[in-house]
Amino acid sequence: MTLRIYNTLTNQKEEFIPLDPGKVRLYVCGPTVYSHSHIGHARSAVSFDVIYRYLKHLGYDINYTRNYTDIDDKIINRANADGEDWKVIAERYIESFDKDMQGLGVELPTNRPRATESIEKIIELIETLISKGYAYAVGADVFYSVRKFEGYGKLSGKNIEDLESGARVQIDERKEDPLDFALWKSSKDGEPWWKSPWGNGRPGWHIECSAMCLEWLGETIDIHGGGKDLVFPHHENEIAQSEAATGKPFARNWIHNGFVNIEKEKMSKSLGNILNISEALEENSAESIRLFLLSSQYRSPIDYTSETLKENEAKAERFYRTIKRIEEAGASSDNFDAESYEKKLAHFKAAMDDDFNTAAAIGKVFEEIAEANRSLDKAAKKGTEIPLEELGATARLFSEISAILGIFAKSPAEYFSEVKERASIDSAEIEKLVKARLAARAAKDFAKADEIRDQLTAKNIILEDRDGETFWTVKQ
RNA sequence: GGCGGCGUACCCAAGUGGUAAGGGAGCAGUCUGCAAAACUGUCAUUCAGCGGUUCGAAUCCGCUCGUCGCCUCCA
Repeated sequence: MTLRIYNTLTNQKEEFIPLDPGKVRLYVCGPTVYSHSHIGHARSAVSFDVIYRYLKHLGYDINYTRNYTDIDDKIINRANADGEDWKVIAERYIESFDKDMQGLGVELPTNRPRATESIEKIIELIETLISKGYAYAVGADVFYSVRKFEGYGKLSGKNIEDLESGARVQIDERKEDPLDFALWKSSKDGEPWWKSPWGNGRPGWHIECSAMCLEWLGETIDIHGGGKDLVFPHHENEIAQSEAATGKPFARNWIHNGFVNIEKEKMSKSLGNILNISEALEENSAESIRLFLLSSQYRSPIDYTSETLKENEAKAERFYRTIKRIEEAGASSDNFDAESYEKKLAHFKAAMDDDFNTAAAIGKVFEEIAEANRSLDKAAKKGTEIPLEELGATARLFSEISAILGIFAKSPAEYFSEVKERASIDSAEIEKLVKARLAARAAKDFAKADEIRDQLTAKNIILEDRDGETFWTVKQ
């Protein structure tokens, strides 16, 4: 089995071969920290989190670097609007992002550099570009000369003439060509600045990623990723900057994740439908959000609706119910049939090897769920022995998969108690009613028992009687 | 205007040349005091439409229709 990845650079799936055998250098564009992160950031983060985890599972020694862009026009605008220091803004939203990531169960990347920590590298890079003739200074501003770079457009499939004619950019008189973009911006009064050979200023939007890649991962990296919208111009410009400076290929594979729509509409400020991660986490479990994000292939657009999230909560519940059953039957991942486990794992990996097809991989999980329930039903019905080692293989498989997908990692008890917490249920009160109903049932007073159940149903509580006990949970 | 993606059942969604995974919803059954859960059966002779290539196509090619994105800040 070999891993195949869809490469935006070639528009096809390719066998993944890292530059150095056994080692992977992965860079993903992180957030510009000027506001709270939204569900779109969550998709990017979760997609690459799974890619990172899966590459680790495959045994790669992986360096995953994800930056924070903590200096940018948007941050400055926000600071001006709110009358706060730009550093305070950046710091606040870095913290906010980190908290969101923790809430979503996203693992920490190997490195999390900040743009402002790489100013020296940025300046050095710009100097190289100027000396090689790819950039020019106009006063204290420096621009990149797009036409000098031969491969410009190779990532986004655009050609310079089309861009020129369709250009909606306002003409900046200082540019030699309208397509040229800023590497270094001179600072106006009250704006943050760093000393540079061209005067006081700050880096342009694209240069910081080129610099941080170079600084943390080297001249050529294996995978560069980000949201689809970054293909042009951000990543196109990164290629132009990096390859012009080093003369070497910048990234061998480009991975871009698709967008998240909200109720069939694009998230945008004008529509006012931006859904922050923290809001999504208030309404849904992290489990169902991750499951939702991973239930489609990472490149397809997905639609966030309350209904879809509910469906995914139901999926998660089905998973935990089954795991609970498996555990209660006495099976465990410590005692498993190795051959069966390998076979099951191979099915899962075949899906993941095909461009991280988490949707298909999750499909495999639910096939296993049905299989496990079937065998438990069968044993119960016929009074035959429970196939503990076979179920152990399933349990083992699930624990391996949860380490990769970052879902299904809780104990069933934890999961169900979180469901109750989120629904703000007074467990003590429910328990009391459940006990009263059990007593009524024992006394064969079914009218009373049903009356209590109706009461509980009104509170959104579902009861399941088995073996003289009653399991209860909240209706999703 | 230029470039690119997508269109699979009631909904979500895999499948990119060998005869339609999975989940949810619905309906019927088994189980149950009744339920719930679980299981079983049912649920696309067909993959937007029309042509073409092929022994064979949801998968490849062409056209049409629909839809979305990028070209400007954006995950």
